[in-house]
Amino acid sequence: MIDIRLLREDPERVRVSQRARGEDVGVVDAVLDADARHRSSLSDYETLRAAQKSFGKKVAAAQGEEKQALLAEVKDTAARVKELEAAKDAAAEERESLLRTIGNVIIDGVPSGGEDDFALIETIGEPRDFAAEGFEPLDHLALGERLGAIDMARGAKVSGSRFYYLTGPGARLETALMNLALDRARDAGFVQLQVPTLVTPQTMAGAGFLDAHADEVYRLEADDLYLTGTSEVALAGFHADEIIDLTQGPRRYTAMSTCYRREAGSYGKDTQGIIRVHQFQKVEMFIYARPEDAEAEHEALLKWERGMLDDLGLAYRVIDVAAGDLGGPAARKFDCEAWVPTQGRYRELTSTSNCTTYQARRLNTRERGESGTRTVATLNGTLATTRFLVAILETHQQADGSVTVPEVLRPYTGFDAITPA
RNA sequence: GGAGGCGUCGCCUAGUCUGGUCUAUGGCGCCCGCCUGCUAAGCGGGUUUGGGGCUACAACCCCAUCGAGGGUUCAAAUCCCUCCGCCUCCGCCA
Repeated sequence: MIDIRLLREDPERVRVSQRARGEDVGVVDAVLDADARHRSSLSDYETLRAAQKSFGKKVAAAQGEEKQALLAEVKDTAARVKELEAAKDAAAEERESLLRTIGNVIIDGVPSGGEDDFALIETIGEPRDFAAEGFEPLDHLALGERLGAIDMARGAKVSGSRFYYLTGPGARLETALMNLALDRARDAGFVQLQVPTLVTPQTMAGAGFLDAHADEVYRLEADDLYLTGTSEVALAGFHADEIIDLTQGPRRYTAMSTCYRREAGSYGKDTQGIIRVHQFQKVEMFIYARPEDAEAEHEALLKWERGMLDDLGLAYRVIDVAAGDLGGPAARKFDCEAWVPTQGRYRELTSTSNCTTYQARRLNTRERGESGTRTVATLNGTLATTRFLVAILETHQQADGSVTVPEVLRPYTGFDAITPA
């Protein structure tokens, strides 16, 4: 949720942001209008309520006949107060629901437009030239099956489409990747958490996953809980309704969790292999920072993500995601997309978002400053996910059908290469 | 699953039975000041959070806030209902 004060003081900035996102601009004036009505009704209510309260003291002090007279006099104020309160609450609710539809105000420099309007920041590494090496690369699924690393058929048997087993070296490789990521996060000062992956509707909504992503989410009807699609949800909820101390610097947390996504509306897309699946593992970084430090922290998150991709020997590019593709909470988002040889294109492996104060405002996470409290900024980023295996397997495959394990992973896998069984 | 107990402004705590100067008590901690060669002790003051008014974003005034939400009442921390959380015991299952 954006700050109503920003909207009052500088509505044009919000309009510019809405326009860049391709969202409704008129809602800005609708909020301003609702806000004015809310404040007016609030004032009416408070005035009468104050009168009622002071009258109540007179009643308390009075006795006998005098008391009865006073009671008769205020009889109807109670009803009137209730009416004004209801009107005030209705106005507040209208203002809130309108305000909630507004996405975070984008940061200067974020490109306008939709999915294809991203700005390319940098391309790193050269896609491997298999033609020059004289062999046709196999896709990650073919490789995975030949190497006894991925078993889609049994995944489908047990759980349906878009489920899979990682087997033997495949499972080992994923664990190695996660452990590498967790070690790096620790070295960078992140505190590791093991987090709930089932959360309440309040937490889910607070983190911003019940708006645009609502049908992407698994819901457990019987318990009114949601399965999280990322540990970002639990990490964002960790300090909900708290006032935290950021005077010693940002708070950095990391968590590995299983992530669940319905992938509704993606029929026919990426049906092969483990690119797009209902369940996967992810190591996520999450930062609580002072608003003025947020952009620097965002750069740092991107740097850590790039460090992983660099050391895994992947060719990738970094993009500045366009406004219309940010989702509600993010004010800016950088994606790292790795080259997938058999697809001949870059696919998203990591994503880091600067949510400024948008997410924290909903979750009510504040810090104590010199003049009272204020909402903190939150940021998140991917350090590793199961999808990395796609790029790793394809990029590091050899003519003989084996896959060379990147050096940084070897201490974790315990083997240097995966060879056909 | 069953029975019971508890939730008060950082922490502890009074108040709840018997609704009304509760404008929520006291202690600890913390902050400011006095005193002091320095520290401690002592003394005085301050110390929930959110919102609104007025404004210099001060001071001040007002509203809400006693786990959350409803209700009763002229009036609710206090009475009633629902929900949430924690604790104890019993049962069941790891």
